[in-house]
Amino acid sequence: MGISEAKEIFSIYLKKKGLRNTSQRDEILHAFITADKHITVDDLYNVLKKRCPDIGYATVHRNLGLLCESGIADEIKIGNKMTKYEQKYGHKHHDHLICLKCGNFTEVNDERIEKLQDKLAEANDFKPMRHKMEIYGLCKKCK
Amino acid sequence: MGISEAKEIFSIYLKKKGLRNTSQRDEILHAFITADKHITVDDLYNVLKKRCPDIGYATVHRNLGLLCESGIADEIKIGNKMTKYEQKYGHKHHDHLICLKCGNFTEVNDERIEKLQDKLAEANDFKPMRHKMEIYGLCKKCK
DNA sequence: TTCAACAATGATAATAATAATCAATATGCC
DNA sequence: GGCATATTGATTATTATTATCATTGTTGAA
Repeated sequence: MGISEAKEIFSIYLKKKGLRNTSQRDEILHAFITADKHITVDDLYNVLKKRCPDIGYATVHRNLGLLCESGIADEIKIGNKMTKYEQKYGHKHHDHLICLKCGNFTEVNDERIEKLQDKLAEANDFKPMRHKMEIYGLCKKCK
Repeated sequence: MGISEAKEIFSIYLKKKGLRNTSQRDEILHAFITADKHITVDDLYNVLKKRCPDIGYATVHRNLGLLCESGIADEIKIGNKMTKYEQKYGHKHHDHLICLKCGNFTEVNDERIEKLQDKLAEANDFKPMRHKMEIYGLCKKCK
Protein backbone atom coordinates (compact mmCIF):
# COMPACT_ATOMS: atom_id res chain seq x y z
CA MET A 1 0.00 0.00 0.00
CA GLY A 2 1.25 3.45 -0.82
CA ILE A 3 1.70 6.21 1.67
CA SER A 4 -1.27 8.15 0.37
CA GLU A 5 -3.55 5.18 0.82
CA ALA A 6 -2.30 4.61 4.34
CA LYS A 7 -2.80 8.27 5.13
CA GLU A 8 -6.35 8.11 3.93
CA ILE A 9 -7.15 5.01 5.98
CA PHE A 10 -5.66 6.59 9.07
CA SER A 11 -7.40 9.89 8.45
CA ILE A 12 -10.77 8.19 8.13
CA TYR A 13 -10.08 6.20 11.27
CA LEU A 14 -9.20 9.33 13.24
CA LYS A 15 -12.29 11.16 12.09
CA LYS A 16 -14.53 8.28 13.01
CA LYS A 17 -13.06 8.24 16.50
CA GLY A 18 -13.25 12.00 16.95
CA LEU A 19 -9.48 12.27 17.01
CA ARG A 20 -7.39 14.94 15.35
CA ASN A 21 -4.73 15.17 12.68
CA THR A 22 -1.41 16.41 13.93
CA SER A 23 1.94 16.92 12.30
CA GLN A 24 3.40 14.28 14.61
CA ARG A 25 0.86 11.73 13.43
CA ASP A 26 1.76 12.51 9.85
CA GLU A 27 5.43 12.05 10.56
CA ILE A 28 4.91 8.85 12.51
CA LEU A 29 2.77 7.30 9.81
CA HIS A 30 5.20 8.37 7.11
CA ALA A 31 8.20 7.04 8.99
CA PHE A 32 6.42 3.80 9.75
CA ILE A 33 5.40 3.11 6.16
CA THR A 34 8.78 3.97 4.69
CA ALA A 35 10.73 2.07 7.34
CA ASP A 36 11.57 -1.60 7.42
CA LYS A 37 8.61 -3.88 7.40
CA HIS A 38 9.22 -4.87 11.02
CA ILE A 39 10.28 -2.22 13.47
CA THR A 40 10.43 -1.67 17.21
CA VAL A 41 9.18 1.40 19.04
CA ASP A 42 12.76 2.38 19.83
CA ASP A 43 13.90 2.14 16.26
CA LEU A 44 10.97 4.11 14.95
CA TYR A 45 11.54 6.73 17.61
CA ASN A 46 15.19 7.07 16.61
CA VAL A 47 14.32 7.43 12.95
CA LEU A 48 11.76 10.08 13.77
CA LYS A 49 14.15 12.02 15.98
CA LYS A 50 16.17 12.98 12.91
CA ARG A 51 13.28 14.77 11.26
CA CYS A 52 11.46 15.85 14.40
CA PRO A 53 13.97 16.37 17.19
CA ASP A 54 11.22 17.44 19.56
CA ILE A 55 9.02 14.40 19.21
CA GLY A 56 8.44 12.47 22.42
CA TYR A 57 8.79 8.77 22.98
CA ALA A 58 5.33 8.60 24.50
CA THR A 59 3.84 10.10 21.38
CA VAL A 60 5.44 7.51 19.15
CA HIS A 61 4.36 4.74 21.48
CA ARG A 62 0.80 6.01 21.75
CA ASN A 63 0.40 6.43 18.03
CA LEU A 64 1.76 3.04 17.13
CA GLY A 65 -1.15 1.81 19.20
CA LEU A 66 -3.52 3.85 17.07
CA LEU A 67 -1.94 2.53 13.90
CA CYS A 68 -2.70 -0.96 15.14
CA GLU A 69 -6.27 -0.09 15.98
CA SER A 70 -6.78 1.46 12.59
CA GLY A 71 -5.55 -1.69 10.94
CA ILE A 72 -2.40 -0.24 9.38
CA ALA A 73 -0.01 -1.94 11.77
CA ASP A 74 0.16 -5.22 13.57
CA GLU A 75 1.89 -5.99 16.81
CA ILE A 76 4.09 -9.09 16.89
CA LYS A 77 5.73 -10.32 20.03
CA ILE A 78 8.94 -12.16 19.41
CA GLY A 79 9.89 -14.32 22.34
CA ASN A 80 9.37 -12.63 25.63
CA LYS A 81 11.16 -9.34 25.40
CA MET A 82 10.85 -7.89 21.95
CA THR A 83 7.80 -6.28 20.44
CA LYS A 84 7.85 -5.32 16.80
CA TYR A 85 5.31 -3.54 14.70
CA GLU A 86 4.64 -4.78 11.24
CA GLN A 87 3.09 -3.07 8.24
CA LYS A 88 -0.16 -4.78 7.65
CA TYR A 89 -1.84 -3.38 4.58
CA GLY A 90 -0.38 -4.26 1.26
CA HIS A 91 1.07 -7.35 2.84
CA LYS A 92 -1.00 -10.49 2.87
CA HIS A 93 -1.72 -12.13 6.17
CA HIS A 94 0.96 -14.57 7.14
CA ASP A 95 2.35 -16.51 10.05
CA HIS A 96 5.85 -16.84 11.38
CA LEU A 97 8.57 -19.43 11.71
CA ILE A 98 10.70 -18.18 14.58
CA CYS A 99 14.19 -19.50 15.19
CA LEU A 100 14.87 -20.14 18.86
CA LYS A 101 18.59 -19.79 18.36
CA CYS A 102 19.19 -16.72 16.22
CA GLY A 103 15.80 -15.03 16.65
CA ASN A 104 15.20 -14.51 12.97
CA PHE A 105 11.78 -15.16 11.61
CA THR A 106 10.37 -16.09 8.25
CA GLU A 107 6.93 -15.29 6.99
CA VAL A 108 4.84 -18.15 5.75
CA ASN A 109 1.33 -18.75 4.61
CA ASP A 110 -0.77 -21.77 3.96
CA GLU A 111 -4.22 -21.29 2.60
CA ARG A 112 -5.31 -24.75 3.72
CA ILE A 113 -4.39 -23.99 7.32
CA GLU A 114 -6.29 -20.72 7.17
CA LYS A 115 -9.39 -22.50 5.98
CA LEU A 116 -9.12 -25.18 8.64
CA GLN A 117 -8.73 -22.52 11.30
CA ASP A 118 -11.97 -20.90 10.25
CA LYS A 119 -13.72 -24.25 10.28
CA LEU A 120 -12.32 -25.05 13.69
CA ALA A 121 -13.65 -21.79 15.09
CA GLU A 122 -17.00 -22.30 13.46
CA ALA A 123 -17.28 -25.78 14.90
CA ASN A 124 -16.87 -24.25 18.34
CA ASP A 125 -19.49 -21.59 17.78
CA PHE A 126 -16.76 -18.98 17.84
CA LYS A 127 -16.52 -15.95 15.58
CA PRO A 128 -12.89 -15.61 14.51
CA MET A 129 -11.55 -12.14 13.94
CA ARG A 130 -7.82 -12.59 13.74
CA HIS A 131 -5.30 -15.19 14.66
CA LYS A 132 -1.71 -15.75 15.39
CA MET A 133 0.29 -18.78 14.54
CA GLU A 134 3.93 -19.09 15.38
CA ILE A 135 6.10 -22.11 14.88
CA TYR A 136 9.24 -22.14 16.99
CA GLY A 137 12.25 -24.19 16.18
CA LEU A 138 15.56 -24.01 14.34
CA CYS A 139 16.07 -22.27 11.03
CA LYS A 140 18.09 -23.54 8.11
CA LYS A 141 21.31 -21.98 9.39
CA CYS A 142 20.93 -23.04 12.99
CA LYS A 143 19.63 -26.56 12.77
CA MET B 1 -0.28 -37.25 34.73
CA GLY B 2 -0.12 -38.05 38.40
CA ILE B 3 1.93 -36.15 40.91
CA SER B 4 4.47 -38.92 41.28
CA GLU B 5 5.11 -39.02 37.57
CA ALA B 6 5.54 -35.26 37.47
CA LYS B 7 7.91 -35.43 40.39
CA GLU B 8 10.02 -37.99 38.62
CA ILE B 9 10.20 -35.98 35.41
CA PHE B 10 11.18 -32.90 37.34
CA SER B 11 13.69 -34.77 39.43
CA ILE B 12 15.39 -36.19 36.37
CA TYR B 13 15.44 -32.78 34.77
CA LEU B 14 17.06 -31.23 37.83
CA LYS B 15 19.70 -33.89 38.04
CA LYS B 16 20.56 -33.54 34.38
CA LYS B 17 21.03 -29.81 34.84
CA GLY B 18 23.05 -30.15 38.02
CA LEU B 19 20.30 -28.52 40.06
CA ARG B 20 19.13 -29.57 43.50
CA ASN B 21 15.99 -30.83 45.10
CA THR B 22 14.54 -28.52 47.69
CA SER B 23 11.44 -28.57 49.81
CA GLN B 24 10.23 -25.46 48.05
CA ARG B 25 10.49 -27.14 44.69
CA ASP B 26 8.47 -30.04 46.01
CA GLU B 27 5.80 -27.74 47.30
CA ILE B 28 5.69 -25.66 44.13
CA LEU B 29 5.38 -28.70 41.91
CA HIS B 30 2.73 -30.20 44.15
CA ALA B 31 0.73 -27.00 44.29
CA PHE B 32 1.02 -26.52 40.55
CA ILE B 33 -0.16 -29.99 39.66
CA THR B 34 -3.08 -29.98 42.07
CA ALA B 35 -4.17 -26.45 41.19
CA ASP B 36 -6.38 -25.34 38.34
CA LYS B 37 -5.12 -26.26 34.94
CA HIS B 38 -4.35 -22.62 34.16
CA ILE B 39 -2.85 -20.47 36.85
CA THR B 40 -0.97 -17.20 37.21
CA VAL B 41 2.20 -16.71 39.24
CA ASP B 42 0.27 -14.61 41.73
CA ASP B 43 -2.40 -17.23 42.24
CA LEU B 44 0.09 -20.01 42.69
CA TYR B 45 2.06 -17.89 45.12
CA ASN B 46 -1.05 -17.22 47.18
CA VAL B 47 -1.94 -20.90 47.29
CA LEU B 48 1.57 -21.78 48.40
CA LYS B 49 1.63 -19.12 51.11
CA LYS B 50 -0.92 -21.12 53.06
CA ARG B 51 1.28 -24.17 53.35
CA CYS B 52 4.63 -22.39 53.27
CA PRO B 53 4.25 -18.92 54.76
CA ASP B 54 7.94 -18.22 54.27
CA ILE B 55 8.13 -18.94 50.58
CA GLY B 56 9.22 -16.03 48.42
CA TYR B 57 7.61 -14.73 45.30
CA ALA B 58 10.90 -14.87 43.45
CA THR B 59 11.22 -18.54 44.23
CA VAL B 60 7.81 -19.34 42.83
CA HIS B 61 8.50 -17.27 39.77
CA ARG B 62 11.91 -18.81 39.19
CA ASN B 63 10.65 -22.34 39.56
CA LEU B 64 7.70 -21.92 37.27
CA GLY B 65 10.35 -21.13 34.71
CA LEU B 66 12.07 -24.40 35.49
CA LEU B 67 8.79 -26.28 35.25
CA CYS B 68 8.42 -24.89 31.76
CA GLU B 69 11.92 -25.86 30.78
CA SER B 70 11.42 -29.35 32.10
CA GLY B 71 8.31 -29.70 29.99
CA ILE B 72 5.83 -29.96 32.83
CA ALA B 73 4.36 -26.52 32.34
CA ASP B 74 3.63 -24.25 29.43
CA GLU B 75 3.47 -20.51 29.42
CA ILE B 76 0.49 -18.90 27.73
CA LYS B 77 0.18 -15.19 27.27
CA ILE B 78 -3.39 -14.02 27.22
CA GLY B 79 -3.71 -10.61 25.63
CA ASN B 80 -1.01 -8.24 26.69
CA LYS B 81 -0.97 -8.27 30.44
CA MET B 82 -1.76 -11.70 31.72
CA THR B 83 0.54 -14.68 31.77
CA LYS B 84 -0.78 -18.05 32.81
CA TYR B 85 0.96 -21.33 33.29
CA GLU B 86 -0.68 -24.44 32.07
CA GLN B 87 -0.17 -28.06 33.01
CA LYS B 88 1.30 -29.70 29.99
CA TYR B 89 1.80 -33.37 30.58
CA GLY B 90 -1.24 -35.51 30.69
CA HIS B 91 -2.98 -32.98 28.52
CA LYS B 92 -2.69 -33.31 24.81
CA HIS B 93 -1.27 -30.41 22.88
CA HIS B 94 -3.94 -27.95 21.91
CA ASP B 95 -4.50 -24.43 20.70
CA HIS B 96 -6.73 -21.69 21.99
CA LEU B 97 -9.79 -19.78 20.94
CA ILE B 98 -9.60 -16.55 22.91
CA CYS B 99 -12.58 -14.27 23.34
CA LEU B 100 -11.66 -10.62 22.91
CA LYS B 101 -14.64 -9.53 24.97
CA CYS B 102 -14.78 -11.73 28.06
CA GLY B 103 -11.22 -13.10 27.95
CA ASN B 104 -12.26 -16.70 28.31
CA PHE B 105 -10.50 -19.26 26.22
CA THR B 106 -11.37 -22.65 24.86
CA GLU B 107 -8.96 -25.40 24.03
CA VAL B 108 -9.14 -26.88 20.59
CA ASN B 109 -7.20 -29.29 18.49
CA ASP B 110 -7.17 -30.23 14.87
CA GLU B 111 -4.89 -32.98 13.73
CA ARG B 112 -5.02 -31.84 10.13
CA ILE B 113 -3.74 -28.39 11.08
CA GLU B 114 -0.93 -29.92 13.10
CA LYS B 115 0.17 -31.98 10.12
CA LEU B 116 0.04 -29.02 7.78
CA GLN B 117 2.11 -26.99 10.19
CA ASP B 118 4.82 -29.60 10.16
CA LYS B 119 4.76 -29.73 6.39
CA LEU B 120 4.92 -25.96 6.19
CA ALA B 121 7.99 -25.89 8.39
CA GLU B 122 9.62 -28.67 6.45
CA ALA B 123 9.00 -26.89 3.17
CA ASN B 124 10.94 -23.95 4.58
CA ASP B 125 13.84 -26.04 5.73
CA PHE B 126 12.89 -25.31 9.30
CA LYS B 127 12.96 -27.75 12.20
CA PRO B 128 9.79 -27.20 14.23
CA MET B 129 9.98 -27.75 17.96
CA ARG B 130 6.77 -26.28 19.27
CA HIS B 131 4.15 -23.91 18.10
CA LYS B 132 1.47 -21.63 19.27
CA MET B 133 -1.79 -20.95 17.56
CA GLU B 134 -4.34 -18.58 18.94
CA ILE B 135 -7.55 -17.54 17.29
CA TYR B 136 -9.01 -14.33 18.62
CA GLY B 137 -12.63 -13.41 18.22
CA LEU B 138 -15.95 -13.62 20.00
CA CYS B 139 -17.14 -16.63 21.92
CA LYS B 140 -20.59 -18.13 21.86
CA LYS B 141 -21.84 -15.90 24.66
CA CYS B 142 -20.32 -12.69 23.39
CA LYS B 143 -20.92 -12.81 19.68
C1' DT C 1 29.25 -38.60 59.16
C1' DT C 2 31.53 -34.57 58.13
C1' DC C 3 33.04 -31.22 55.06
C1' DA C 4 33.58 -28.20 51.44
C1' DA C 5 31.69 -26.55 47.19
C1' DC C 6 28.15 -24.33 45.46
C1' DA C 7 23.08 -24.06 44.26
C1' DA C 8 18.77 -22.11 46.27
C1' DT C 9 16.25 -19.11 48.89
C1' DG C 10 14.02 -14.83 50.10
C1' DA C 11 14.27 -9.99 50.54
C1' DT C 12 15.08 -6.37 47.93
C1' DA C 13 16.63 -3.55 44.20
C1' DA C 14 17.14 -3.07 39.23
C1' DT C 15 15.18 -3.22 34.53
C1' DA C 16 12.31 -2.37 31.12
C1' DA C 17 8.00 -1.85 28.71
C1' DT C 18 3.85 0.26 28.82
C1' DA C 19 0.42 3.31 30.83
C1' DA C 20 -1.07 7.43 33.39
C1' DT C 21 -0.64 12.37 34.64
C1' DC C 22 -0.74 17.06 33.58
C1' DA C 23 0.40 21.75 32.17
C1' DA C 24 1.12 23.84 27.80
C1' DT C 25 -0.14 23.77 23.07
C1' DA C 26 -2.49 22.71 18.71
C1' DT C 27 -6.61 21.45 16.16
C1' DG C 28 -11.06 21.71 14.23
C1' DC C 29 -15.68 23.11 14.31
C1' DC C 30 -18.81 27.05 15.00
C1' DG D 1 -11.26 34.35 15.24
C1' DG D 2 -12.54 31.90 19.36
C1' DC D 3 -13.78 28.12 22.19
C1' DA D 4 -13.88 23.32 23.57
C1' DT D 5 -11.03 19.79 23.88
C1' DA D 6 -7.67 16.40 21.95
C1' DT D 7 -2.58 16.07 21.74
C1' DT D 8 1.90 16.60 23.00
C1' DG D 9 6.09 15.83 25.63
C1' DA D 10 8.19 15.44 30.01
C1' DT D 11 7.74 13.01 33.74
C1' DT D 12 6.09 9.76 37.00
C1' DA D 13 3.64 5.45 38.00
C1' DT D 14 2.82 0.75 37.34
C1' DT D 15 3.74 -3.84 36.42
C1' DA D 16 6.09 -8.05 35.28
C1' DT D 17 10.24 -10.06 35.17
C1' DT D 18 15.15 -10.37 36.26
C1' DA D 19 19.35 -9.59 38.96
C1' DT D 20 21.79 -9.16 43.37
C1' DC D 21 23.51 -10.96 47.46
C1' DA D 22 24.01 -12.53 52.17
C1' DT D 23 22.40 -16.54 54.33
C1' DT D 24 20.92 -21.21 54.31
C1' DG D 25 20.47 -25.87 52.46
C1' DT D 26 21.91 -29.70 49.55
C1' DT D 27 24.96 -32.90 47.55
C1' DG D 28 28.80 -35.71 46.54
C1' DA D 29 33.17 -37.14 48.11
C1' DA D 30 36.47 -38.16 51.62
